[in-house]
Amino acid sequence: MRACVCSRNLALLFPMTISSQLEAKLRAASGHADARVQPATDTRFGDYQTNIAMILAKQQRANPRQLAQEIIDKLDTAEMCEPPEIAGAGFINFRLKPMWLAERFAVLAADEKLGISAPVRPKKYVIDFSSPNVAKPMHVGHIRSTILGDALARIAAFIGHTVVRDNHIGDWGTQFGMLLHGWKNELNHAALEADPLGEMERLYKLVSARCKEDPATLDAVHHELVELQGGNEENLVLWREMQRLSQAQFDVIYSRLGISFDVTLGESFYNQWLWKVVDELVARGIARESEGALCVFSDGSVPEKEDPFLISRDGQWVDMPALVQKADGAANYTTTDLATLAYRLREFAPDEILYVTDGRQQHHFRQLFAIFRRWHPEVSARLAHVWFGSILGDDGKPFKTRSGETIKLAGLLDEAEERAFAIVSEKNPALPEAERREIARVIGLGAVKYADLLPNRQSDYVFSWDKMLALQGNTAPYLQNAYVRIRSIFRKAVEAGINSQSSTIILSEPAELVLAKKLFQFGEVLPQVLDDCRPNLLCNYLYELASTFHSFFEACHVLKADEASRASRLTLCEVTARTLQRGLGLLGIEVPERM
RNA sequence: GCGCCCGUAGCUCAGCCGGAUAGAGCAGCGGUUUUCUAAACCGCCGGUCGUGGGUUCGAGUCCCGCCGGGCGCGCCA
Repeated sequence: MRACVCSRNLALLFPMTISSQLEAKLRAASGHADARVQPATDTRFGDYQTNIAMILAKQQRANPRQLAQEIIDKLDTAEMCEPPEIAGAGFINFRLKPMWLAERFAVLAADEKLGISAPVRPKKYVIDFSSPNVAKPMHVGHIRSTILGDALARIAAFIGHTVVRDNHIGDWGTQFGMLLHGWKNELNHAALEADPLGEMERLYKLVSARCKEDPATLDAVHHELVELQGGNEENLVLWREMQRLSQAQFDVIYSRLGISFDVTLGESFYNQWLWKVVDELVARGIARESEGALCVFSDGSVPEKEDPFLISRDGQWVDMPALVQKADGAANYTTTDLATLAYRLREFAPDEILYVTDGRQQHHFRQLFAIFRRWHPEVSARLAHVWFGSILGDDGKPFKTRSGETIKLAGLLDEAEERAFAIVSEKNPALPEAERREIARVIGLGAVKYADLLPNRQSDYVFSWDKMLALQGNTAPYLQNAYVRIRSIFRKAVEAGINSQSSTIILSEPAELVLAKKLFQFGEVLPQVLDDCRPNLLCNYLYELASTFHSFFEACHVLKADEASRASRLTLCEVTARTLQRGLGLLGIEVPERM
């Protein structure tokens, strides 16, 4: 506990990342509030750079290099940097002093948060992610929302925000007419026992196909739905059974993925407020009748091009309303989402709500947010649709099995572990099978998650087993291996009776210096990841860190170095291991001790 | 038709408030191990950033046109 207090005190003395320290000094010297310092694009230029002189020069119509010189003259960076240099059109380059870095590294090493200082104003986030549907197996379509949402939740919490993880289950809707009809007439009890979601999916497909050719089935299906919505006890019992069975299967998957939720509520939970939402929207003139339905139309408050309630047809802007009540009197998902939004604001009072869903729902969320702003103009919470692209097969089309079926998540995870097991067994056949299984689990799941988080989330990406499990390149196993190599050093150190780490850090070798600098950047990257909801930035950082470590590992032998150097390098290794473990942990990825 | 997204090396992709000689992995070629896990490291090869204009001291990035692809567009969620 004493160490903890100590690190807090040190953190108070040195509360900021290197870039923000430089920014503070630059603000003082330039008088410019948004002075930004970035890691150098090329290490030949130095460690950090700023283009503030060029920005100011443009505003003031001044000579940028001259302005840069004036800023440098006022800069007080002698303690941390070599004298700053002006380069190119007016860049100011900073090169950190190794001695200063070495002293400061002790602070980083003592910091449990690895350089992350608490936010000035902690926020409360509600993150809506995963959202599977009752009676349908989770498939690849759920993977990005689940993994991305989980990573964002972990990152926000680590930075020091409060997070509510909210799983909005699809448990209500027209599909239950089909499911009830199928359950009552076609249920295979043995199959249900063996694979509940598989059997329910079979029923759904069977009835769905039959509906298309048989009007009598369609009528029967509709009747079941009306009965359910009207509170028919038999249908409600069956519906609850479907929920129960589905949730049990979801829980298996979430447990495997190491993902938990604070709130799991179905769409049906919000049914109690739907009428109220519709009434209020009508009473306030936000929604009105059109073609038998209740709709929200444009209020003309934004330019036509940006208006989510308008669409251009043949050069004319025409209405593109959002329905909040269908002509048959039923509410739809916009209504449910509005009720859900209101509930979350009442219940959690968040500063931000993030909806992690695929990009095809962009228009829906633009309408949803616009309606909500009109309905509750007093609410200031930020609403964000964190959308993502599709997973494609190697043919460039949506990822499916060869026969055109959607790929189920459970099977996908099985295959990841199997493939990883084959590789582990080949590389390390001497390990006991149980340990190889456990390593394969960590590597296989890590590979799937990492492959999903690595691309820019808005890009579609091509799913490839070979790429994600590859042992070289920007993959989870590559990062895990860097961690494993460090653990191996420490095992060997213990065997040799060496346990001395040191707070006196020596950065004399280039590889030591580069590694230390990279470790300082963790605290700079993480806030940016959350601001833009882009975990791929963290992936890239961790890849660079692992790569930097591997180079260090080749260049600087740890255990054979002299005592002072060895102690220093052990500390570098320890902080690297902790940063890799923490960074991967924030992505929901575990690390093995050996592999 | 309109809107959103995309087009960067042979392949898969980074590059997001414009900034220095456009980066990485894979593939290909050549090296490194009696020493901490070679699942590693080091080096080489490889790009008119779809295309034509414009703005700017400076454009892969911003604006406009065109070509090509994906997705969406009133009672599914």
